Amino acid sequence: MVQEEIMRRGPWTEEEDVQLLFYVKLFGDRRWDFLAKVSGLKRTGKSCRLRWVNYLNPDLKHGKMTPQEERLVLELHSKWGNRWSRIARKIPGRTDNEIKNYWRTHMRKKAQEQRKKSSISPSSSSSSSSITHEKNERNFYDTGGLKLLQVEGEKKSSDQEQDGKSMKVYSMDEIWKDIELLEEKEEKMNKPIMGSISPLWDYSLDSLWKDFDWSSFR
DNA sequence: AAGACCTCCAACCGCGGAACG
DNA sequence: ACGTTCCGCGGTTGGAGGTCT
Repeated sequence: MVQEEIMRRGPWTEEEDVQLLFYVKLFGDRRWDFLAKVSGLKRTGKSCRLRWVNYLNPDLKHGKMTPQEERLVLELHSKWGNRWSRIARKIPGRTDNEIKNYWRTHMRKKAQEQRKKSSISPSSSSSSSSITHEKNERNFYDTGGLKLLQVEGEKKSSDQEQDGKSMKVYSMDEIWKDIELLEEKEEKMNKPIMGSISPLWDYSLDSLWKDFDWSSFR
């Protein structure tokens, strides 16, 4: 199409954010191509959706992952593999992108640690561990493939077997309890749920949140 | 102090599937 | 039934900021 050559890319400006928020409020968070057009933003619908889903959506937490969330990510990843959106749905306020990023850096660290360990104690590299060589870093990161096949369809028994083998730390119940407790605590302390967020929110957008009637969505 | 290296995260890309006409 | 459009997902990239040497 003719428009493509003038489409903006790269980081979003404050003005664009405000504009997008306004039009999402107006038309809802669907029909992104339409939204992109009517808003006058020189962005693709895809880009608008991404910005909304990963940053502007008021339901998002923007702070660091809590230890409870980290544990939950580990737990769910051991179940489902790289099904980020699925995992994200179980962790309120977190996006698939965020979890994916977290996992990537987290597992890279682990892979490095493992590599160090294995180079210190070269115990005839017990074949199945896919961690020892540089090339295998991806394999380590990209876990879950096999498990995923097994788990597809929510087979509880095999899940538990797998978890027990690999990294069983906390039961899901414990994790959920932890999260609930934490949230309760936060509420009591009157801490904002959206912990540390960009200064951008402090002014222009802040007033938008207040003025917007989010309940009108859906 | 400054350059190299690392970490984190926002954003993009390509693809597959669902929805629609 | 089929082609087109839209949406959502997973993988990847690039840059900013922090840390190390």
